[in-house]
Amino acid sequence: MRFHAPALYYFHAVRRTGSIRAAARTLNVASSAVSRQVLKLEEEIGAPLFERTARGLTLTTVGEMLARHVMTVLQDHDRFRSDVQSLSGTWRGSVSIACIESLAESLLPGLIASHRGRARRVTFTTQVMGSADVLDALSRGEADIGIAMALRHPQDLRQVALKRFRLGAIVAADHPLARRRTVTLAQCLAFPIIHALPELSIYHLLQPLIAQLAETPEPAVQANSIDLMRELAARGVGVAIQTQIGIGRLANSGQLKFLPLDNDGSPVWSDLGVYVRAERVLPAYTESFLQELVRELGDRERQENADHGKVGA
Amino acid sequence: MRFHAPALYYFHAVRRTGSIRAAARTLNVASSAVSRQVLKLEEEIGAPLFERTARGLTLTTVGEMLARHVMTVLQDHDRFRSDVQSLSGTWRGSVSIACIESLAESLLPGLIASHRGRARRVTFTTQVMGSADVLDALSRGEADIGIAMALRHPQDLRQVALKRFRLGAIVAADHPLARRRTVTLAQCLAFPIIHALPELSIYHLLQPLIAQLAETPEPAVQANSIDLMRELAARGVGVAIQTQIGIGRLANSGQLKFLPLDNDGSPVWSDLGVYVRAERVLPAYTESFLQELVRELGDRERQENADHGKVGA
DNA sequence: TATAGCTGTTGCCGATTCGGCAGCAAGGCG
DNA sequence: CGCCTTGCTGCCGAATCGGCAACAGCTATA
Repeated sequence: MRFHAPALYYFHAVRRTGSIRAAARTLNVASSAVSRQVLKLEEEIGAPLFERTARGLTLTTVGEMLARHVMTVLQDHDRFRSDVQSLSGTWRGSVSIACIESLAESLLPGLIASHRGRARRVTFTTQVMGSADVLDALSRGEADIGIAMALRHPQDLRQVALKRFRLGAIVAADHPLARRRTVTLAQCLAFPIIHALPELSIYHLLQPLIAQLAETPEPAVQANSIDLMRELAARGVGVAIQTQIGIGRLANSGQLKFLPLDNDGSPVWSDLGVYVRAERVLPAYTESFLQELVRELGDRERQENADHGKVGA
Repeated sequence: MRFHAPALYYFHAVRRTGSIRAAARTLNVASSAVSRQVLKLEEEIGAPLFERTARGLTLTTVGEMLARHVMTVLQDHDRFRSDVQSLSGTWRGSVSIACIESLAESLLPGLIASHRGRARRVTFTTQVMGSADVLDALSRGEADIGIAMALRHPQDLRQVALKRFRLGAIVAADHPLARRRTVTLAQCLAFPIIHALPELSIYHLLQPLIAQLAETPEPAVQANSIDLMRELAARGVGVAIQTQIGIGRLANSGQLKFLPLDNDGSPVWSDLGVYVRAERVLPAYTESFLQELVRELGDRERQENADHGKVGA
């Protein structure tokens, strides 16, 4: 089923691994074979594809163009293969997801489990990383579906969906703030704050708001893990600020309380985007999961905003 | 620069020509080589790609899937090649256009001439055909840009632009109707009518309107050529109904007059769509021409509608 | 500074593949 | 029936691919 020129697969592997010998290892061929195919490609195209350093190989401008082409070819090849297989009734393939931490705890596990219940032959790979890395992973073809904060919008990606969730304070059930229905940022700052490090997108959403306040108090804890921040809040260390979708089970168990943030009467939104590489048609099984993901995200958005509506009224 | 597997090019040629021997002739190789590559592809995929008849080969369902994949690969390969060449400053390539007859006389010649004045290395291929054939040619990958009546909207095509032009009566300058500023369909039918055959999209736009009228008079001439209909009108044979954009130079020379159609006080629109194959990124030179085309069409649309506005007021 | 380890590249050679030639059987057409 | 076309298949030379081993260049570490 791999009817494309070997040079394509070899080039692709070299680009991913950054080294000819490493690529040869993953391909189970001799490094000389890989070297020769790359050289032949460069001769055919008439320009060097890599810059050779002692450490390995880096793409040139032409190399990046070829990488984009090869990615298009191989991804569409996967789609073709899945189309052929769906003719015989069997879905088989793998979906690779890159997402930010907020979704890894509550939303994705349920979705994947329910999907695998119906399509047993589809395997999943999920990687948690920062928003910027999610978009990079998609561009490099290392993931099929990406979920990230919608801050910037890279040109080579297609935004499949955009959902807004309210930011809010997360406190332990016995915290003084827990009786309130909404909180302002100033009210939160009266207590110890569990602050996100700049690696997390929430930092960039909150920073401008904090900068507007008169005083900028020292945060009690700074962390780069949503998980850790949530657990700290549950143990009464302080107030963490997150989106409700990132809380998950602990919120339902009653240990935690989510209080929508109210900034001078207006909510603070965090935009969550679902991305796919543009110039690509997804395989049927990937498209199917993607639509479930978008629908589920939309349900959560509606549900949470309805909750807050009730609370605010 | 052709670094893809030979089997892809061979399969593509077989699909286009419908025969292995014909494909071999266009490829300048032995027919046995082509036959073997096709057989190898079928073995690799595990399903027949063609149905063998005594007349030649026809695609199976799997074959059509592979054809789509190969088309994506080869078209993106062209784009890659043009991207690399644009690095060294030279634009070289060919743009293939499929359009309906209305545009072949007035709009396209000027556009192509002015574009070639700036980019001498870009060659053009234009084919005139019916609206349905335009869309088919795009789907089959036989054209890069298609211009057709926007009647239906096929799924594998992307509508780049949609412009509306008024239908109107075309009469000789000394025709009794020529003094009017607008005409109704009933007024036209008082004179001999030069009617379009069903092969032309105008037929399908006019037929429902004519059916509403009390009497359906016998047309004086029926034709499937915009050109012929226009020349007949210029010679005073009767009234032809077309879009103004299809008239071209003869209108400016004063021999012909265009009278916007007025159907019970409302204009009759004809929607002109510009199409490209979806799941495709165009080469830079194609994209450049496409944008000029869309801009020019927009200019015409604005200009003509402004004219009619003045006339109608 | 010397050594060990890594990098990509290059002869050499066997295995594989590709492609051309000629001939085969099968089906349409006059 | 003959004639034409179609796709397919042995046969064989040419081209390509890939593995082994050795080489030169660079980096990090002792």
